[in-house]
Parts: sequence; structure tokens; C-alpha cells
Amino acid sequence: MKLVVLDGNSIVNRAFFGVRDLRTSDGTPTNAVFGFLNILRRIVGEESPDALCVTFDLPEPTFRHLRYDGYKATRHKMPEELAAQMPILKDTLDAMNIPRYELAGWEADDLLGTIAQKCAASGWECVVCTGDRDSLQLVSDATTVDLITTGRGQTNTKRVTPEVFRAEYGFDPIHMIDLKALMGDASDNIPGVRGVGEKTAMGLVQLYGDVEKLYGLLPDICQAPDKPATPALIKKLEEGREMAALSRDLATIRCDAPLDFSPEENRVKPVDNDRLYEIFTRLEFRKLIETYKLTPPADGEEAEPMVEAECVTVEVADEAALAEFSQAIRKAPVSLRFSEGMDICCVDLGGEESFVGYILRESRPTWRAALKALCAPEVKKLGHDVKDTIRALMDMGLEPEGWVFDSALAAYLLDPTASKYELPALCRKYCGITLMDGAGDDGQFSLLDGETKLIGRLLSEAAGVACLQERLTPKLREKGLWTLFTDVELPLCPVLARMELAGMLVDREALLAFGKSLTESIDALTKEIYALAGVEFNINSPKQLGEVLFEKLGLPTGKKNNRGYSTNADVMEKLRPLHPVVGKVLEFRELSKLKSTYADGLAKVIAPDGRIHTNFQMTVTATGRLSSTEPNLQNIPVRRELGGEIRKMFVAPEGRTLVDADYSQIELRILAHISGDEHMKNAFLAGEDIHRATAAQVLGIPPEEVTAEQRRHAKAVNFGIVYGISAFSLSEDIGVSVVEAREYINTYMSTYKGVAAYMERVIAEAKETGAARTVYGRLRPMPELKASNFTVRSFGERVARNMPIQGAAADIMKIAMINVDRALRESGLDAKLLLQVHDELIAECAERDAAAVTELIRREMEGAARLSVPLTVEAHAGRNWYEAK
DNA sequence: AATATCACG
DNA sequence: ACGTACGTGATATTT
Repeated sequence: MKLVVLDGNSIVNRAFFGVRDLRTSDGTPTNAVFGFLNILRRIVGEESPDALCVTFDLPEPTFRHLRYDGYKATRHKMPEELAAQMPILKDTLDAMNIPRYELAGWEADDLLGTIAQKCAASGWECVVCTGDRDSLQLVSDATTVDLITTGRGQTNTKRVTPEVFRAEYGFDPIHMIDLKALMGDASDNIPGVRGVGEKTAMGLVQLYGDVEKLYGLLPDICQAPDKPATPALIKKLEEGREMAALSRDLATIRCDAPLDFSPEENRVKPVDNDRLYEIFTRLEFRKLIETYKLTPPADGEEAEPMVEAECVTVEVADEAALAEFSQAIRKAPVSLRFSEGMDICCVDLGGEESFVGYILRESRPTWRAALKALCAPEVKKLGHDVKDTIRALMDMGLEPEGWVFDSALAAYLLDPTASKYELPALCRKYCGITLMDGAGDDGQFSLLDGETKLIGRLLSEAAGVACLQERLTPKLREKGLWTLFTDVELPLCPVLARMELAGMLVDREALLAFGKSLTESIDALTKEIYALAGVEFNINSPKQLGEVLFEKLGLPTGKKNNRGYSTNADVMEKLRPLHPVVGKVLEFRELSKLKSTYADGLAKVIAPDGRIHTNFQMTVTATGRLSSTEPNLQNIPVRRELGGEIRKMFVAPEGRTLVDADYSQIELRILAHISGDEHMKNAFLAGEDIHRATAAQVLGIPPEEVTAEQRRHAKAVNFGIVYGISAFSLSEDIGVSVVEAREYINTYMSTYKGVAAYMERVIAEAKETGAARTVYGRLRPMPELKASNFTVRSFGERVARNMPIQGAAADIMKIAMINVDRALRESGLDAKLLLQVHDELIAECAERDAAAVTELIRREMEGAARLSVPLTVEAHAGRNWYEAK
């Protein structure tokens, strides 16, 4: 039996100084806790102990202080940043069910010694884990020491057994104390013998071991086997006799602390999932949550574990089973889970027959007919990530309708700020059930083959989805999210599935040619930059670029970042006039971005059909927007001239055309609507250029006298208002002093009083209800508003201003997409939606239908919401995306 | 795996 | 006095 005891203070110190600064988003330092846990995991991995515990020093004076005043006088006080982490670490250990030992008046060393001693007495092997060489004296046949060293971010452990120790020191571990008695230890304020250093002491201990024995033989001693001690040394030893005895005493780790300890009590126990999950969430250790396979705590009172019922499974393998299946699935909603390869489908029958599971296999002759039966609109279906299921089924030529629930979307609406919505975690959180994953070693179905396990998992997941429907439906209703769920999110799924499947056609040849021309320009720029800088370096490395710009060329530094000085575009734009290389670097940056992310990046994801099929994510953003991945088609360049070239590569096939329609100023229109501000509403009602109107209003001049710069400033302010403006950021953005920016904001707020009042109101409401909301009911929990930390709270206030605006725009666009898709399909026009970019839709249609499609899309988008100001859309057709916009 | 940067709305 | 605009995703570099 083996017990590992960790020297808590020593290890947390190593961790604190060895791990780079790490903080939660509210600024709490966490690096020491993080480092400690890493070391802990490493040791447990290496030693596989049967028992585990940790010792700590208490900050009170120890008995050694009483005996020798100088002792530890030089030890530094614990840094505040580390002290702040100690209680967190102790909580963490408690949640991990790892016992802690601390004893007033006793050093951690003595506790380690005592524990090692008691282990040996119980016949246990003991491993002392510390970063402190002092503990090496404990090494014996029953006790080893794992020395932790941290260097260059790397943690190494060295296992010190008696053999290892002897090989290194040339004497037995217990004589460590004799060595210290002679040479002392500055860090622990052990005086030692004056004039005796490491070399001499080592030699003497190697020859005599014990200090007492050494003194007994004085003056007839040797320094080395063939070298009698010099009279000077003997004199020093004689004079230091008392100091040696005292030092030896101080250096001796005591093994008799009055500690109630037995190795058995420290047996390794499973962690407390709920407590540890809570702590890791608070510390933002997301990775560790996965490492320890922690799951969100079950959600309160009503979540009782679902009874694990026997599930009767029926495989739909023949016509008779198919007939029964087709009947059964029409009686009540069914939940579906498909295997990753879409070759197996498990169906959980809800309602009265909830313990019946049907299995569909691609290899059976009834496969397609069974799927077809499932796809009927009368068959009410529940799923998880329904959009992906629909896309896969559509890809198989089916048209699944009748979706009534999606557990991922439901969980997203309830808390859109969660990082993921995986089915097993949701089942645990909301239903208190643990799904069978078939992977555990708990013998769930360890005797079964792979496919049987897979079916077991899918059935268990399907049952989980059914349970989630029961638990989440009332929650959605309570929180006023039900309409959004059934009328917006669910109907959007097939629309997005069709868009993803359609994909956007790309002119591959032109894209590759553009990439090649970029390469040439980049090569030329590289040479110019090397010549201007006088050195060759990696221009893509902000670190190296910073060294060249700020050290070699001596340019003035702007903002700092974690590792040095920022070289971002804002900073470099200011440096542009100071050195010709700066402009070249900016150009290099622009071109490399275009090449790596767009020219090369997009070429890589062109499907065999010549199209790019993005994935729309419905459960990512905190505001309700979609996001687009693999590739992201929502950030295709447009603002700069060269970037526009990329949009020219997105084309319509021969005989077809693209239609691009975007909402004009939708966010400001929403602001005008929900704030009810008369001035802003009037500007929109009069069809004015809103930024010009803002400048005119704020400056008190006629609109026609507004200069380009005044309009630019007003535009920045309008954006700022939506984002939750601050004078500082506005001044940065438009390049005026903070005072001027503040002045501008004040004037703006007294001009647009309705907006000012609205901003106050939303924050107050969000504070009261704990969430920000759109007019459609979409919500975002806002715990930040209660934070005592100024930065966190301010962030919360900006979010509370912004979310209802950005979120409502997202709601309106989603409604528009559903309506456009429906109208297009009903119209009989040869057209389909391809892409959404937040306030913009792109469709493809036959050339001859271009005008009709353009008008249809405009009509549906403008009609998606009724605001107190007009909602207008600009729409154009073109052979490529650039032309259409 | 984290950071810096930059593309979009 | 605090720190500094909302929401995303991809890439290259560095740890």
C-alpha cells in the first residue's frame, strides 16, 4: 500500500512562481491553484497511490521560533496574490476529497515526517512530494521523496530513494542533518559552523556521517581519506561545537507531531462532482472540468433521477415490423438519435409506450421506408441539434418535417452564455440522469460488441431527449421563450439546413490565381521590409516585429500587451509617418491575411461540387445571432479594396445570378423603436441619412452643412451608443481628446433624451430581473450586473445596453429568413437562400427571375417586423457577391 | 493551449 | 479611481 503526501506550501509556491500569470475574467489570480492541480495530477499519474493527503503550514509562529529567534527570519512573507489563492486551493482539495493536515505550532516538514513515520509503522510505503530539499532526510526504505522542480514552465519530478540519494551525496539520507549542522542553511537561518562550507562539510559527513562521532574523534580527523584535517579547520570545528549541536537540532525534522493520522483514512476517494464543478467553473478551468469528467450539478428540487427502466427494443427489419413502427410513431412525439455515420437510427417512443425503442439499420431492406415514415409531418419529432439531423436527412434525399423539440436549442434559449450544450451534460443538469455512453469501465455493457454499445448509447440518448422535453418545456414557457422556440428557432432549422446544403459557388481558378498574385506581392514586400529594417525576421511574429520596430529602429511604443508592445494596426497606423517600413508592414499584414485566411483557406474547403458549404451555428452567440464556421462566411472581406476581390470569387453558376439584400441601419432603427426617442424616430421617418442627422442635431446646425468629418464622428457615436459608449473609447476611435469625446456624448444624450432614458431603463430592468431581453423575449442572463468588481460590472452594463438591440436584430433576421424561404418555395421561382451575414441575406436564382426574387426578398425582409420606424432593405442582383452588394 | 491579430456585422 | 465599445471565427506564432 502506498500513500502520497504533498507538501502543500512548498508545491503551491513552486506553482505560483512557475506558472505564468493566470486570472479569471474578474481578475482573481488562479495560477498557483492551476499549477498545484497540474503537479497533483502528475504525481497521482506517476505514483498511482492508494492514499493521498496534503500538509500545510499555518501562518502562526512555530515552536522553532521560540527556540531560536533567528530561525526563518529571512523567509519572505507570502505574496498577496498567492495568499489570495490559498483558501481557494484548500476548498478545491476539500471538494476533491483529499484530506489536509495542518497543526498550529508545527511546520509542514514536521507533519511530513510524522506522516511518513506513521505510514512506516503501519507497513505502508510513503512518498513525500515536495519542492524542498530539506525533506530528503526523510528518505528511507519505507519513504521516498519526489522532488519537484519547475524550470522554464516545465515541471519535473525526481524520485529520490536511498540509493539515488547515496549516489548523489555519498552518505545516507539521515546524515542530511549532520551536513546542515556543519554547513548551515542560509534560507532557513541555520547557522552551522563558522568557516565550514559545503565542500568541507560534504567531505566530513561522507567520512564520519554523524556529527557526534566527528566531534568524538577530534582532533584526529581527516578531511579526505588521505588528507588529515588542517589545524585551522580543527580550530573552527572546536569553536563551532555548540553551533553545530544547535544547528543539527534545528535541521532535524521531527516525526512526533501530535497528529491523529492513519494511512487508511486517506484512501483515495472520488471527487465531489458538484462542488468541484462549481469551483472549476468559478475559476474558469474549463479544461479541467473535462479532464475530471465533471458534469453540471443537477438542477434543483424537481430533478429526480429517472428510473432506469428496461427498454424493450424492436428492430425494424421486415415489413411486419415496419407496419407496426409506422403506426406507433404517429401516436405520440418520438425522439430520434442517429449514429455519426447516419447508418443507425434509434427511436424512443414517448407517451404511454415510453419504454419501447425502435432500431433502424441501413443494412435492412426497410431502412428507407422507415425513414420516410419518420419524416412525415404528422410524426412529431424531438431531437438534439435538429438542424444537423435535417441536413443529413435532406442530403439523403428526404424532407423531414414535423420537428417539435430540440434539446440543444431549448437549453440555448434558457442560457445562451453556456459554452456548450452536449446531451449527456444537459440530461444530468436538467433531468438528473446519467446517460450510458458505452465507454465507461463500469461494466454498463462491457460484454457487448461495439454496435450493440452504440445502439445502447443512442437509445439512452433518445430517452434523454424525451426527458429534456418534459423538463425544459415548462421552463421555456415560464421564461416567455416558448414562442421564440416554436415560431423562430425550430422553423429556422430546415431553412439553415437547406442553405448549408446549397452552398455558395466559388470560382476556384480565379481564387487560386489571386492567391498566386498575392504570393508574389508578399515576396516583394518581404524583401523591401528586410532592406528597410536592415534585418531579416519573421514579419508574422508580433514579437520579432516589435523588437525590430521598437528596439532596433527606436520607434515610439504605444499600447502594451501581455508580452511586450502591441504592433496592431491602430498602433502602427500612428507610426506610419515615422518610418517607411511601417506602411510596408501594414501592407504585408493585409496581404498575408487575405492569402492565408481567404485565398488559401477558402480554396481548401471547396467541396467536390465546386461550392463552399458553411456550417451555421445556432447555439453559440450570447445575443441570438448565428455564427458561421468551417469556413466562416460571415467575415469575408469587403471594407478594403483588395478584400473586395475575394467577394468577386463568390459567383452564380452560368445562367443564374446572386441577389444580395441587407437591412439598412437595422440596429439604430431598433434603438429608435424601443427607446421611442422622438428625434431619432423622426429622422428615420423622414428618410434622412441618420449619421448626418445625428451630427446636425448634436451640433445644432442644418444637415446640409455637416462636413464629412462631422458625419464620421456622428457615425462613430451612433455605433458607440449601441455598444455602450465610453468617452475614452470614443476618443480613441475618432482621434479626439477624451474631454472632447465626453462633451460630444453629453450633448448627444441631452439631445436624444429618449435614448438616454432608455439606456438607464434597460440596465435597471436587467439588474432587477437578472437578465437582458429583446422585445421578442430572447434573454441573456446577466450575473455581471451584481459584481462588486467595477470592470466586470461595467461590462455587464454595456452588455445590458447592447443585447436587446443586437438580439432583436437577430430575431428579426431569423423571422425574415423563415418567411423568405417559405415565400420563395411557394412562389415557384427557381431560387434559394445561400447565406446570412447578420443583416444581409444572399440568394441565388435563375437570371430571368432576378427582379422578382429581389423584390420578394425585400418584401419579406421589410415585413418581418413592424417597428415604429420604417424597416428598409437594400437589394441588388449581380453575377458575383461583390457586384450584388 | 494561449495569444495576437484581423476579417466581418 | 477603476479600464476602456457589442458580437463572432481563422490563422500564425509562441509556450
